[in-house]
Amino acid sequence: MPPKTHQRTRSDHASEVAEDYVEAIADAIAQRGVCRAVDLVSHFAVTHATVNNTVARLQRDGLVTTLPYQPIELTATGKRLAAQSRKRHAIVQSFLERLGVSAQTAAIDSEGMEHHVSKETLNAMKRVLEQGWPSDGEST
Amino acid sequence: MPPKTHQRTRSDHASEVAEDYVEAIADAIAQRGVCRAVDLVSHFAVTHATVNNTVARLQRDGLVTTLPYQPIELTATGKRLAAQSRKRHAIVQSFLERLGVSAQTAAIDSEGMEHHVSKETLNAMKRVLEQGWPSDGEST
DNA sequence: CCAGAAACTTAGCCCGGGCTAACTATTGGC
DNA sequence: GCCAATAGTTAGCCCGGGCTAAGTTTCTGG
Ligand SMILES: [Mn+2]
Ligand SMILES: [Mn+2]
Ligand SMILES: [Mn+2]
Ligand SMILES: [Mn+2]
Repeated sequence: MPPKTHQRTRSDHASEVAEDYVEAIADAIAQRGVCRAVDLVSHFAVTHATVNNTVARLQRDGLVTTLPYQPIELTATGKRLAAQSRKRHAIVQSFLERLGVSAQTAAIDSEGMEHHVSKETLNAMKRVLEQGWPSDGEST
Repeated sequence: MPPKTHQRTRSDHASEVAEDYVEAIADAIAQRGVCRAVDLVSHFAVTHATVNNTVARLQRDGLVTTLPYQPIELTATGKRLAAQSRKRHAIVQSFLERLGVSAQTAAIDSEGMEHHVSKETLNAMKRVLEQGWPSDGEST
């Protein structure tokens, strides 16, 4: 029972940074029209050098395109991943708020949790948001 | 709003392996009386070399004690962390099941999610397990 | 009792994702 | 139009957490 479990967690982590980056890049483009490295530096609270390395990996993996001193753009694949990640993130975050957790905490916790939420769990959360809590003997 | 958020996720990850290891070590001791490296190898689906490295880090950090070819033992600190981690894990896993997620999926997803669940969120989950869903009345 | 199996160790490698420091390019305010 | 501030790049470092391969120790059952 345990082995597969931990393998899944490790593989979730392998795609985590990519998911958060494309999401942030898409948001920056939506809000400011363009995404510059400096936007990611402040969003993730890492250094310029780190952003550079990471963006290079994303480019290697076909998620973004960028040229020296130019804004960062998303490939079609990158856009798809961004849209998907944003949706999942929003559901997890809203779900936590629905649970009664403060918006602040929901924002923080969902940032990590989102990457470990399977389709099945995501659907369960979506169901709650759309149809309320699972029936479980109401009272009061 | 974003910066702190991602810093928290990164710090969660920094303690994740330690938490999972002490939990697994405590379980092995509870079940087999003793924890050998080979137990961790199969539990985490990693190689013996990896377990060795990791256990050395845990020892460096004061969570376990071990001598060559001897079983792995938990320090007082390690035992405390194990107990705490096991409790948190159980709550997250049970919560997912309560949500209607299959036991299989709950086991997998909770393994990653647990490390990102704050006190506040954990309390919200515990409340559901003990007192049912937040009253929100409306439905159907 | 002892040989082979199982468990463990060690060395050396890899990649991701952080960092600092030093440099270069772009840009915009004067 | 220039120059300082801002943005971006590059080199070189670190650690965590994986791996393989090769050797060593311990245990066990025949
Ligand atoms: Mn996200
Ligand atoms: Mn995230
Ligand atoms: Mn875990
Ligand atoms: Mn995680």
